[in-house]
Amino acid sequence: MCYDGEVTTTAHLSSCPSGDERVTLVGLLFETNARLSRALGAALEESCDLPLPWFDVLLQLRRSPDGHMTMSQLADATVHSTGGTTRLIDRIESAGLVARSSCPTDRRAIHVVITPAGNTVFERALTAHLEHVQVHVADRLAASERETLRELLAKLNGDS
Amino acid sequence: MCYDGEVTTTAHLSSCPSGDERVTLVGLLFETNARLSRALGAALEESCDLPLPWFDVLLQLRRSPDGHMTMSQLADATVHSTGGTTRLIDRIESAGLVARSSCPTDRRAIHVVITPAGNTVFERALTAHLEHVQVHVADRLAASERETLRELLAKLNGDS
DNA sequence: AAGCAGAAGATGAAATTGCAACTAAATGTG
DNA sequence: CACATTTAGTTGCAATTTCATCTTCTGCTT
Repeated sequence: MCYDGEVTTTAHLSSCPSGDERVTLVGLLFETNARLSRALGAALEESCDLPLPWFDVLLQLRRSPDGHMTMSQLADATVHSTGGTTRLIDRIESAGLVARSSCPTDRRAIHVVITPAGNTVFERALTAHLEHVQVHVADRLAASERETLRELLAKLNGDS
Repeated sequence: MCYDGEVTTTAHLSSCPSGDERVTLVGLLFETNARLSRALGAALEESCDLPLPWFDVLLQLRRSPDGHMTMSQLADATVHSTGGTTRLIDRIESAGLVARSSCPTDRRAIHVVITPAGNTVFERALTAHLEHVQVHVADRLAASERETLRELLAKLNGDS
């Protein structure tokens, strides 16, 4: 087919399954995500000493209208397993940035809330993160492009 | 500001830093990537018993014009640390899908190549992966949308 | 009201990954 | 040519995450 070593150009990729347009798109998405999360994570860690997954948890909680989320909601929102979320919240709680409180209507559930210390850290981190995002994203993509990207990603993200 | 618990609607997010359009875009990218790589990884693992990171390595090697890549090139292409790449290639090599061979022009470098067994596995995996990608990506995004997404991600991915 | 399927969260064990430190080899500089 | 610097790759160690399993609790069904 097109797998032989004697082919030395890259032109064949367009007609070869491994160069399939859809496969390369997925690869590009993965690569872009990996590079961006590395850059933003390292920047946030250096500027605020806050791991990106911690920031993500604080962000989700801040965005929650009630100011609290259950472990399951957090696991879904951050795309972690429930076991992973337990450990992650353990660490953030040990650092004093969030607290677990019992849910009044369901004794199985835990309400995770931000502490005052968590709010302080989050606000500083958000300011820093915004600058990093400006450099790595907004300086590369115009507002209309960002809007388009948002729409496309939202379509990809729809459940089923 | 806008951080008080008494706000119960989500309308304030648009005027609040945590709801900043750029921050939510990055969050959406991370979330989409996480969900997609989970879905595709689980599907590939189930159908071909091949971890997604292994598939990525085989794909990179197959795309390489020379049929081989050094550890460093592989580390960069797959966005892993060099240490992580050493371990990853160790595992794939133990499974017999790739092999290390010495580089004739640089005695420090290692050429990683696909074995015949690796090619067999890769071809089956690629067929399966293509089907999964069709379901999770191509059925959700038209060809022109995929092209747009590709361009936007490429801009985001540019180095600096 | 008794029982049961399913959900919420925690935990033990294992796998993966990154960081820092290290060896070996190539390159550049005096 | 000798020496310093940089690059390629590996390894010890630690941190993070997942999977499977377990306990507790809820809500439904009969």
